[in-house]
Formats: sequence, C-alpha cells, structure tokens
Amino acid sequence: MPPADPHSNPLVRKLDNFARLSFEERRILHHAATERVRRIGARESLVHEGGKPPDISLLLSGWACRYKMLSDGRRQILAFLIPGDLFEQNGHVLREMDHSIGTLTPVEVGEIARPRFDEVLSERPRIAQGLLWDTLVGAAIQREWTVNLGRRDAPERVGHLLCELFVRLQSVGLTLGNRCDLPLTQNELADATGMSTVHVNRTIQDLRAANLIILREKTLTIPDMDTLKRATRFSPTYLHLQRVGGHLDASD
Amino acid sequence: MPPADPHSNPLVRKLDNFARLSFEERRILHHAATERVRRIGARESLVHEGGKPPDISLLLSGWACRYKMLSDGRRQILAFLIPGDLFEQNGHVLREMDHSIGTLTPVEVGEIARPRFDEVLSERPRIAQGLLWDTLVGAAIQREWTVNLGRRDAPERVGHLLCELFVRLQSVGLTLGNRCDLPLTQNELADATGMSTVHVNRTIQDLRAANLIILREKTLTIPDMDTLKRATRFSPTYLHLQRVGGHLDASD
DNA sequence: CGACGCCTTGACTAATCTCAAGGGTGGTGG
DNA sequence: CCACCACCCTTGAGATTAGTCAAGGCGTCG
Repeated sequence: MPPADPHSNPLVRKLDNFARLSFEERRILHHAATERVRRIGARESLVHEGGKPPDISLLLSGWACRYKMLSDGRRQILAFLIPGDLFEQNGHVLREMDHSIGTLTPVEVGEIARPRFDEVLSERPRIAQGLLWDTLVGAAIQREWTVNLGRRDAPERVGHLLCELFVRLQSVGLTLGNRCDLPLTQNELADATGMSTVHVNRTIQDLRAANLIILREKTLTIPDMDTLKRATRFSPTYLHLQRVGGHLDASD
Repeated sequence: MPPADPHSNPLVRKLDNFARLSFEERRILHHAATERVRRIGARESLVHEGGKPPDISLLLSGWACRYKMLSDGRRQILAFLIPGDLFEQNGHVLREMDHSIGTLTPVEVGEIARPRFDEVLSERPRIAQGLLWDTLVGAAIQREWTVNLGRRDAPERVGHLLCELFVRLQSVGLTLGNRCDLPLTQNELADATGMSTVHVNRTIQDLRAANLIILREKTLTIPDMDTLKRATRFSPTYLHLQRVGGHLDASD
C-alpha cells in the first residue's frame, strides 16, 4: 500500500530540493503517482531492451537499475533507481528501449498514463519545472558516472558511488544520521563501476580498513562524510540540490 | 559566414532523421540559429564548470567537447559536440554548470536567446518534438559511453567510439562515402575513452593492422563498416535514427 | 539436509599505465 | 631563411592495476 500522505511520497520530497510545491501540487502529484501501483519482486524485469517504452513510472519504494547486456554476457549497470525516481518520462518519443530496467529488491511502481501526466504538467508549471530539473540532474549523474568509469581508480570509484547514493537517499529522506540501507551485492557494485566482483570486494575491504565506510548486512555507514568526500574527490555540485528553483517556491 | 540555405543547416539535417520539417519550419529554425553567430578558435573555452549556463547554443561548424577535470589534472571528455549539436537547451533551469565545454577546432556557434527559443518551441510543436528527440538521443549516447568505459576492452572501446562518430557525422551529412574528417588527437581520444594516450596509440595501430580503420591526417576511413561494427559490438539502435517521429512528417 | 547465492581469499595472468626518449611537423621569432 | 619550440605520434621497458580461476565459509531457504 503506498503511503497516504503526500509528504512521504519520495518524489514530492525530492522536488522540495528544487522548489517548494504548494499543498495542492503535492496532493495532485502524489495522487497521480499512486492511482495505479504495481508491486514487483526482486530481480525481475521491468522494461526490456528492444521493447516498447513503458508508461511513465515512478519508483515508490525499493531499488531498481537501468542496465545493458553485451552479447557475451558482460553487464553494465547504467544507473541505480531509488525511491522518488521517475523513469521513461519521455519514453513515448522513442520507438524502442535502448537498454533494460530491472528490479534489485522488491519494489512498488506507480504508473501514470501519458494523458494524465501531460495534464498535470500543463496545469502545474511548477511541477513541470521540477520534473525538468530532475531530468537534468539525471543527465548530470550519467555524466559523473562517465568520469567515474573513465578517470577514477578503484577506491575512488567505489567510494564516489557510495557517496552519491548516500546523498541521493538523503534527498528523499531515506537516511538515518550517517547510515542508510544499501541493498546491493558486490556483483552489482562491480557491474556499476566497471570492475570485477573480486576487485570490488578487495576495494571495499581497503575502504573499510581506512575507516572510510562501514558496510555490512546491507547497511552503509559513513563515519566521516568529509573524509570520504575528500578521499574520493566527491563534490555534490552535479546533484544540483541547492534549491536552484527556490525563486519558484509556493507560498502556502 | 553561416550558410544561407536552411537545408545545409546541420541541425535541420539532423532533425530530418526524426521527422520531416516543413519548408517554413526549416526556415524559422535556421534563421533563429544564425541570427547571432560567434566564431571561436581551436582549444578555447566556451563554458566553464561552476559558471552560469550560457544561452542556448548550436554548433554550426567545427568540433567541441564537454569535459570535466579532476583536481590532479586528469581529464574526462564526456561528449563530443559536432555540427548540428545543440547545447544547454535547458541550462536556465540550473544555477551553475557542472562541467565545462571547450572547442577542439575553430567553430561557429549560433546563440539563441531564451525568449526567442521558447517562442519557436511553442509555435512549432514539430520542432519541439524534434529537439526533445535530440535530447533523448544525447542521453542515450551518454549511457552508451558508460557501457563503453565500463565493459568494453581497448580495441572495442576505440572502435566503438569511431563507429558512433561516423554514424553521427553521417546523420548531418558530413561523411563522404566511407570517409569523414576526424580532427581529434590521440590524447583527446584517450580522455574520451578513459585510456592513456600511449595505449590509444597502440590500440589504433592494432585496429589499423586488422584493416578495420584507416586513420591519418585527421581523416577516418572505414573500409568495411559491417566488419567494424561486428568487431566493436556496435549497434546503432541507441542513436534512434530510424525516423521514429515519421508519423509527424510535414506534408509540404 | 542440500543447493544456492554471496562474500572472501590465494595464486596466477593479462591488460593497462608510467616513464622515457626519438622523430616528424608546423608555426614563430630572430 | 633558418633555428627553435611545441605538439603530436610512436616505441621500448618495466611497474602497477585489475582480471581470472579456483576454492572455501557462511547464511538462507525450500
């Protein structure tokens, strides 16, 4: 059951990092996103490369990822989807998916039909701006992953990714102090960072030994965020969380 | 001097790969993009990380790139911009640039003021759709680079990039048979593929020895595209060039 | 009680980087 | 006009990083 309270809707929370929505806007957005909710188990396929793009979908709970398989079985994870992430917002423009999307944990996905979505956007420009901001941040994250894979060494790469995930989870209220859930296997981290599973394992052990992270039982603890940021050259600028649309804030 | 004929405008040509524009739309788009043209030399900065996003800009001729520097001087090239590429279409939404843009060759850049741009979009939905398509293709390219850096070995990586550039150049009419200009140094290829310059050099020699590419004096020749595609596991699907908006074609 | 997935370790191999140096070319200033 | 410099491409040798293969422990779930 999706939460009844708009304020606990992770997309609503995320957009607060851009500009404050009005009470009415929160209600509308939450309602549209929870009218039709699918519950899906872990490690299932949501969208298949080559297939038709799905309806606009919002991850309400759980984790998923975009990924691409090569013909010989190599997999690259392109992005992690966490609660509050909208996917295929503009899917209807393309004929077919160029990558796949699959769940990592059990998830709840809210599906919004195109006409309903367009209606919300045209009636609520602040929401439209917020979702545009979200799309741009998504592109910035993809660029940062390019940097990560291309120019950072193993400890930086893994640590940087963990930093990013922590900050993103924080922006939707899914952290508790310096801790958060991290339901990823080392194999998934490897496919996201372009490394082998064995090397991820050794790298994590190094990060642990340097007391940069504590990671066990699917929980990540960051003892000292500043130190980890410095060690991994993480600068959160690219996440554009500084309420860049603050001038659009609703007044109610 | 920008070309006077809309049909030779590289953006107009590119959008033809999505849906056919009307005569009037071509004229409007070309006109808006060439009202104010800046000419800039090679290896100059167009936009600086941390600075304010620029006006909407269209690369009319020459090459540029998006890139990011790390604090110790490592550079990652995030994207190559070729004629017809629009950049910072939605820059106004973000407060500051999270990466830089610089020229690689001398370029001509058309700048379009935001109000003028919005006017064109709202009056010409087919252009708006085309530019949205272009943005989505840009995101798909960024994802493909993620795959390239994360999961392909050196020869695949370089060859795949060359395939992509060739096909993109083709889509704006900048190839001649199986040849195209490729004004990149091996150092720039290295920063794009996440490799060292030395290794790029050796990899190119391997590709040459296998007769997959001919690359000299800034000209790339691909003797057999099918073989190169197979060797580098290149599938052009992600470029979405199959006229996916064909149902929107103008009738004049 | 297996079977399986996940994390871990060791030993070995392969890919890639770094450092160093030389040749070619084009542009610039004396 | 020529010397010089900067940049680019190339090559070799050695160091380093990361991958592969193989195996064992541990917990979970049917």
